[in-house]
Amino acid sequence: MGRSPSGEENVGLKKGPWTPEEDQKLVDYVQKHGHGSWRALPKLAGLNRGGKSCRLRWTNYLRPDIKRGNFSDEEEQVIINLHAILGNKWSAIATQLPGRTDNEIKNFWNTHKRKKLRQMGIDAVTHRPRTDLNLLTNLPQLLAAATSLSNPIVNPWDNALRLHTDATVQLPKTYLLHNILQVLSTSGSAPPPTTEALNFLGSVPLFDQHQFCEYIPGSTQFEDFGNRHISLASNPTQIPSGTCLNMHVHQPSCNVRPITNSKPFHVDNNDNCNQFIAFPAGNSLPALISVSPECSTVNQLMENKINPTEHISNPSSTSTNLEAWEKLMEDEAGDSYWRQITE
DNA sequence: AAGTCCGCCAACCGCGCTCTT
DNA sequence: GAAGAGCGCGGTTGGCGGACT
Repeated sequence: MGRSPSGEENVGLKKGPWTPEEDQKLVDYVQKHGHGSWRALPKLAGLNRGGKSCRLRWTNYLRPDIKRGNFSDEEEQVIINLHAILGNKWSAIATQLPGRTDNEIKNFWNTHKRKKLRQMGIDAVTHRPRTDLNLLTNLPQLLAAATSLSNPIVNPWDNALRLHTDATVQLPKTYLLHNILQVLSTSGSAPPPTTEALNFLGSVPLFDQHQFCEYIPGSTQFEDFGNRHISLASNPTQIPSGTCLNMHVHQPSCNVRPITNSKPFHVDNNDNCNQFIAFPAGNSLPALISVSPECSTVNQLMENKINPTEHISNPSSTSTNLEAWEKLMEDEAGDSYWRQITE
């Protein structure tokens, strides 16, 4: 039954950094024969290493198509956007960055981007705003960071991904503003936010990273920014446009898979509760609806029935809201604007 | 100059899924 | 269908080098 056990074969194998000689042996062998079975490779290639170690060395370092050096701004932006959508799915992210490995991206994220987002007051894990008062001590840096992240994207892959990208690029700024104002409004020592600031806050939707969807009024579907239709399990009899819905979303299997062919979206009522907002279709800006944990109409409606393979139906309609938001943000992108908002 | 701290990154580890028998 | 090997993935570790004291 099964394959032969291999327990003691790992005894005495070398670990740690690879020597140039070992690298050469591995490269020579793979180029000649292909890697075949990684488990059998070390012996055949004359290496005193485990197959796992060989595979890692090859895929992360020796592969000829590996791109080395610093990440470009475009790559950085892609990582940020994809991480907002996919979470810590490093291998999935890596498939969109030719020449980059999951390990490299993971390291990059854990060092550079996590720190940067934290400085902006965004939790790097959840992409949600942090709410601690320490944020206010670094307001100038926060503003600078938020402005720098709102730079236009240079190289969008396609329209569907562009839409995602647009949305996620605006997230830090929106979160930052929310965050600042939330902290201001709940802090006894800080002055209350201005009417203008609160008005602006009221016009900003509470995005969440995995649920960029637009409710199609009168239908049983949501449409995500990749123009994929997401069907509800049963008929949502009355979900008014602009309603903020709370759904329980099982994060590891993301619904929006424009990039990789992975598992379908999975809604899990026992998992974390994520915010969700349904925009009114059309050109008007959505109003902010307060988010409450009790608002869970859709919890009962959605039960693992979302279809990830739906097609694009009307590309222009979904972009409308985003474009409106984009314009709003662009119009207000100057430093003076941010200063005014936070003063 | 020496010691300490900290960030970076290659490599390892453990888990879970897939495949084979 | 069950058992176990193979493999891939994500989290973590540890060594190295530069910055700081």
